[in-house]
Amino acid sequence: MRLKELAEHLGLSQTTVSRALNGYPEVKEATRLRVSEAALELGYRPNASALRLATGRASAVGMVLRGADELGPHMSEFLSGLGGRMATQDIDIVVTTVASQQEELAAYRRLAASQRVDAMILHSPTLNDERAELLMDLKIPFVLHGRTNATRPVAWLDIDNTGGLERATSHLLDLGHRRIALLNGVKGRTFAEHRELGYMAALSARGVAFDPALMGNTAFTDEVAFRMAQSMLELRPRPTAFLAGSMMTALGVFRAIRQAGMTLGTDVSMIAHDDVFPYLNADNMYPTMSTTRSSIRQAGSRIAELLLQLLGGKPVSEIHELWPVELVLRESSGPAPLF
Amino acid sequence: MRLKELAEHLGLSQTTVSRALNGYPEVKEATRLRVSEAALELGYRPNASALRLATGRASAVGMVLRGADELGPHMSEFLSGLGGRMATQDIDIVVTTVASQQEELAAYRRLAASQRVDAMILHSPTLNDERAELLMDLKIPFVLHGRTNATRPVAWLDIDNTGGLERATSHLLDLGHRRIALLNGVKGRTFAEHRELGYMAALSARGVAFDPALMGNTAFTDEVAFRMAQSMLELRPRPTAFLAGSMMTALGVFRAIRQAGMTLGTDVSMIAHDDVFPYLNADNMYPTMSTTRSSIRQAGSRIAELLLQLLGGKPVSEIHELWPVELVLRESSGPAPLF
DNA sequence: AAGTCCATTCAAAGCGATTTCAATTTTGGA
DNA sequence: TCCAAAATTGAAATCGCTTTGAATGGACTT
Repeated sequence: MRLKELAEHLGLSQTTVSRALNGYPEVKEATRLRVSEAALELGYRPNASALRLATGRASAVGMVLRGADELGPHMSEFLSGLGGRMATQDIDIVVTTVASQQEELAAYRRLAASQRVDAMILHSPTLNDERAELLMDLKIPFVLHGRTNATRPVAWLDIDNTGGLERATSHLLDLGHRRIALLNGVKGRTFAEHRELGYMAALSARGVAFDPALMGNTAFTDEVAFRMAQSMLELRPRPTAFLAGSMMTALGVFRAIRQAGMTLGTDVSMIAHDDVFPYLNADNMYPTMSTTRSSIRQAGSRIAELLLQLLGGKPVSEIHELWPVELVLRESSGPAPLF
Repeated sequence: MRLKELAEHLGLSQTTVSRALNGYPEVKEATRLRVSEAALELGYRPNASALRLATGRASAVGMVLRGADELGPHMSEFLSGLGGRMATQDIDIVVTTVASQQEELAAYRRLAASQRVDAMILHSPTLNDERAELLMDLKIPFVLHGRTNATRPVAWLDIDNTGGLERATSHLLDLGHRRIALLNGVKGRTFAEHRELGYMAALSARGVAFDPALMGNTAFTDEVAFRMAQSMLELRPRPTAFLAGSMMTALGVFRAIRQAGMTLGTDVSMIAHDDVFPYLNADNMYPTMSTTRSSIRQAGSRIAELLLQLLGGKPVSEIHELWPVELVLRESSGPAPLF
């Protein structure tokens, strides 16, 4: 069903039908009613490509996902938050997957040059993110999930990683822990650097020396976390607490602790960062897991909102949101062992 | 940079430039070279909307993701497999997220009516999938990840869930287990029904009676798996082995076993289905996990291929692939306890 | 009854590509 | 050297929508 056919069917011009459907004021109410009823009945919907060409808007936002290991389970959570909001505006989400950094930059150029999307979402930035600079050069609007030190203003939403880790670390220090291991994300990523800052700040506030052997920078998989925790537990004196960068990491650490014959929550403590996955609940772990918590799905949903504001003309410099990180104490974090 | 500008810049007509770039044979080789060099240099790429309107192809495939719990971590794996292949053909992946079944059907209608995508990917089908029927009614091509009993032929790729579970169950029976619990997916989903078939077949082949108390049909989250396994372990006689529907499920069962003071691999055995997540490795669990294994990422990649074939005109009735499921034995499955 | 104003409606011009059909230039053979 | 055929290029139509600018018709004023 084309606009033309619908117009003919109604004995009206395409102009009037188009206006009626798009809510223009200069169309008689009776006509509008007649038109929208016919459209509904005949199942008419404007052809997306034609509409996009005519309006110059792509009605789509893009997201580039990097190779699997980076992708992880976070993305589907984020996506479902994002998608819910976008759907209401009939805006598509176009996802592109790439294997390398090289490919990723090329993907942005491609998307920009072909005007396939109106805006993009950038995630997992580094401190000086090349992709952000590129997008600014290409003049394609974007919202950053995270933060970066850019030369120009950037729209972003981030969680307070520094604050979260400072509180978590301080809490462990309060419990008497002095050797606290940090299983952090890959070096260079802003969130990892921010977490490190919070960790360091808490340590130095109590005058506890930083031991580089207690810090790891790896991807958030259970496997590498397992190995890293295992080797850290062989240190003497061994760490009495772990700060795990993600729930996957926490699972790995958990296994290492158990394999070492120790008990989580008494022999060793752990606080993990929880992005809130519906299928992996800190409250239902055994023992229940203390976490620094922030819903990545909510972030997705909110970023959709910010994106719409950005497209609506709100200045980039006014789009900044820093979300607090909750510290939720459960059974996995307890007092440091006495000896 | 528009085609028009590029043409003017070159002193050629749009026609010739378009042809040169699209590899038509009737353009002089020297001209083609000149054109493609200029295009590269000036960074010209056809406007996606215009191209789509002109060709009538959307150059996009759609995927509808249902609310979070169904979504899970599987999707990002699948997507990255899919995306890798699609990118090479400059085909976009448009993802839509919906909260309910109702919304989902509406989403398909919307996508179809607005001709936003050339084809769709359908996943997690039920035995008689309403969505598949709808897509056929709408005459929009699709590849099904899984199987369904449709009235008309459907293009699909599925794994041999029945065979996989039959082998896993038989193996546990060989080890002397007689009370084998099955933590299966939601009732009605084809894969869950197929797994049940395999389980039943193996039991009845050995003359072992089926006990409905040992079967659960739930979503694959660690939480519900934990609860279910916990209550099953309170039965007398208790199950001596578990078949877990996913790695998330396995984690929950694992916790329940440990909480009950038992040891996995000796007191209780488990074989889990592994969709192969890079961040959750059966080989690195402790004890290592026996699995029925099939890479969901590879499935995504292959489905992209099938989709391209479908769009290329290959008949639906020739697009069927049933992948075998590997049984990988590790430490979590051992002989049944003697008493 | 004539002239103004609104309220409606419509014809036609884009949007930026592809593609049909026609025009022009080359090439090759007589 | 000339002409038909082949090779190459171009003008214009088309895809399905939005939007500008013009046209129509009735209500209202005077």
